[in-house]
Amino acid sequence: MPGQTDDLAPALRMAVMRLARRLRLEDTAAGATLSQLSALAVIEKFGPIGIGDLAVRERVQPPTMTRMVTKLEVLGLIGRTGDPKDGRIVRVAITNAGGKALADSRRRRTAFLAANVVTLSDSDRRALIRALPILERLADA
Amino acid sequence: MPGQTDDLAPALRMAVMRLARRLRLEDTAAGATLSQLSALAVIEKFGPIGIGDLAVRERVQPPTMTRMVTKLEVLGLIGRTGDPKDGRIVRVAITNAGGKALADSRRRRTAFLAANVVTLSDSDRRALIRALPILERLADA
DNA sequence: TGCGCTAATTAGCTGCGCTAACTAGCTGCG
DNA sequence: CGCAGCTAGTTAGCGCAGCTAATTAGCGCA
Repeated sequence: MPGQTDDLAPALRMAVMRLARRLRLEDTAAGATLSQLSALAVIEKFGPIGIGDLAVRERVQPPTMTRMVTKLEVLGLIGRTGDPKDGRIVRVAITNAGGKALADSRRRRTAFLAANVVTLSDSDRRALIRALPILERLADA
Repeated sequence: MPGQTDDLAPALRMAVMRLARRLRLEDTAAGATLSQLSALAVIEKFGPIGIGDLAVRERVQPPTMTRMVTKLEVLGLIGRTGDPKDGRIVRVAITNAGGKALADSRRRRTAFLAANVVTLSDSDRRALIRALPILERLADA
């Protein structure tokens, strides 16, 4: 069916945008926003990391990441440390409070999706599991 | 595999957020933004429609929609008309220029996704086609 | 008539993208 | 050695898109 395939890209775009917006709405209650927590997750995963590298991983420009990092630091979720070898580099690392906040928020923010995911049929769930890595690949393309 | 299922919600959330951000980036070049064009698409589909209904369909608060509509009107993509029966209601309808802009932008903005979609295997594409209505259902849940 | 409801708007806040321009620090070459 | 040029991060300032609270305009009914 060429029609379905041709329509896939625009339909996928619409669906993803709408779902992302919906997920954003379900956020409120956390002390940090989704974008901040997304960055925090990267910081947790990739240890002490420079602002530039972090910006690349989050596909964001450096000034945007500087601002996010500043907010996360004010919230006490991360710490800034200088690089002993290269004074230009600022490395950020997650704090204990940050790890806790991340775990909490993951649980909380996943609730909406999870609540709806459980209502799906096994077949639907399998379809999502199958599609997930493809979505990730598209996001990284 | 309970593990996969348990991880589905958070993983899906991350993937959708990242892909949405990516799509937003691919937008620049249009005269209107993705959100505006999303609203424009709804206006095209549901004919003359009130601001409130439009806001509900786009899952946005009325003031947000008022602002978007104002921008779309300034761009000449839609027209505001009053309801002859009820003076409170403002109906918006797409203009010829709006339809053209929508078609153009659909083509253009779909290009990024399409370019990557064509690199997928048939199997992957089928998986996305299968997952699409599920994503839409989750977005509307 | 006037009260209450509804639709839309205005005003003002926040978050998060961006670019341009600047500072600080490194590096390498003449 | 010393300066030129590059790199990392930040600052400044813009726009879009969410939101809530409060206001304006119009409807409808007792």
